[in-house]
Amino acid sequence: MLTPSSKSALERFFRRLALRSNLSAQEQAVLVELPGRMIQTKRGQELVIPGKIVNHATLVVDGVVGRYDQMADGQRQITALHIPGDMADLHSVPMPRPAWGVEALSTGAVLSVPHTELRRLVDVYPAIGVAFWRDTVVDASLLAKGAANLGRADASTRLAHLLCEMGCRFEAIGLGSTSRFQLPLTQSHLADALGLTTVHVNRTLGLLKQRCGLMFVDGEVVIEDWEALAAIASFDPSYLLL
Amino acid sequence: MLTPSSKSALERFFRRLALRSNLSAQEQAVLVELPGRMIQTKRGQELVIPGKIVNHATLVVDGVVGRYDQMADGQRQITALHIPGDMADLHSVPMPRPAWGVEALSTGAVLSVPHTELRRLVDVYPAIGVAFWRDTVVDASLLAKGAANLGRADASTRLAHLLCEMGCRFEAIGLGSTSRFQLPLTQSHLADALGLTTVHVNRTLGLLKQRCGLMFVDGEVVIEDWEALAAIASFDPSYLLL
DNA sequence: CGTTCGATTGATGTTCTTCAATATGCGTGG
DNA sequence: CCACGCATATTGAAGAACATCAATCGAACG
Repeated sequence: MLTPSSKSALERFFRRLALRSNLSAQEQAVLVELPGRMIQTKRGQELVIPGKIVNHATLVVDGVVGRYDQMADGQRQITALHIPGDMADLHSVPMPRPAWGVEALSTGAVLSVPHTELRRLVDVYPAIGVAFWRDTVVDASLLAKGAANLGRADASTRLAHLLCEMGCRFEAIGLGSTSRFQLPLTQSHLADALGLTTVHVNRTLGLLKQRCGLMFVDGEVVIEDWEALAAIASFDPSYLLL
Repeated sequence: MLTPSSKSALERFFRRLALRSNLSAQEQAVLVELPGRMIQTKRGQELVIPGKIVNHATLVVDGVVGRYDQMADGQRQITALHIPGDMADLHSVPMPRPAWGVEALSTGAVLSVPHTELRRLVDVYPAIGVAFWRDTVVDASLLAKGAANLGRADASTRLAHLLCEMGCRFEAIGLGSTSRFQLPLTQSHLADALGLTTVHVNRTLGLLKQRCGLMFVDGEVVIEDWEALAAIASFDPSYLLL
């Protein structure tokens, strides 16, 4: 696969911000001209170590990136999944010592953007600062919905909800559709995102395959009966704040 | 109980922001002079309805306030607990239609601060904008930790962790200590925060009472053996970003 | 004095975990 | 080219943590 240029990656980031914030042509221009270092990723590659100060933010260019929290016994909980155009840890701009980690969950690429440059933009263009803040709020909305599902939904609801969410997010950025998209995760990743074991994820996938024609093969998701999946998930997309 | 003045409530909010952001005397002055409407709360009182546009933010003055997500079947998951000095939904300033709700979990008071005033401060004082953003990042860090516990920790770990967290937060704002503080929640609230049933919360409280001399009576928490509690919780306060 | 809210306890059920084994594809080195 | 290790997926059986259902009890309150 051809690696997208740094600029086209930043254009995707801009389009994500523009989904919820009005930014001027000038602001667009400075955003897409941000400098950054392109990094090819492999599955399992650590991008941010929990508790370590970072001086750059991680823009997903290609593939899927996860934010995770690590328990004392080594178990992981993936708290956020990031797809192309997402800045996985914009949080680190105002708070450079995150308690969580960031890891590549598939092969792909990320653009490492220096905090100094991002802070400069925030200083010069207040609207960009508000757009970044707003992006953090959207992230919090997704975190809260994920927490609610972890606390109160059973395995098939949780899995169905995650698939509905990812479908909507991929469609929103123009990659695939709600019922067909690339999600290069292993069942073990799904387990870590859903607070389940891989065994149970495997069985729950089988269940959803029966109930709504779900196929999850080689990182491609195809959903034959999206309505049925959304019903199982009780999916209401308003929390995506689109 | 005497209701604190609007100004002393805003001073507590300022001190919270000042824990993580450097703000000038000028910025402090305009923050504590924010206008707002003081509201006495009763347990169960709705402050923000999910999905409804709001034009004010909710500063906790006294008592405990919860952010929650409601499932299709009516079950609730409390995603955040807010104590005096917390702005429960600063998020609504850049995103005025939250997907979540806000509810008073005890008698107390909140100050309702108009978005227009908060936005004006953000426009005029960029450092205040960054401080608000940073506050949202801290909120996201707590959300992520909560999600990780919901996904990967058992009942006693989750309950112990919540108590450790609240103790640290109360101590940080000068209300009580880590091992003794007022937490006027019912066991049913704890259940909604921990993703458990009230029955199981009750039994888990009994367990922690045995194992670390925990007392939770009439909304007062007393912990005899804090080290033991923290050990059960695998508590590491770094995610509080203090 | 009845009602409501909250706490508590017991008995039973179920979802999910744990442990274990096997299958399959893929890259890599011999 | 084949052998081997490694990652991923799959399936079965047994066990544990938590939910559900149901009942009681005390305190606060109108």
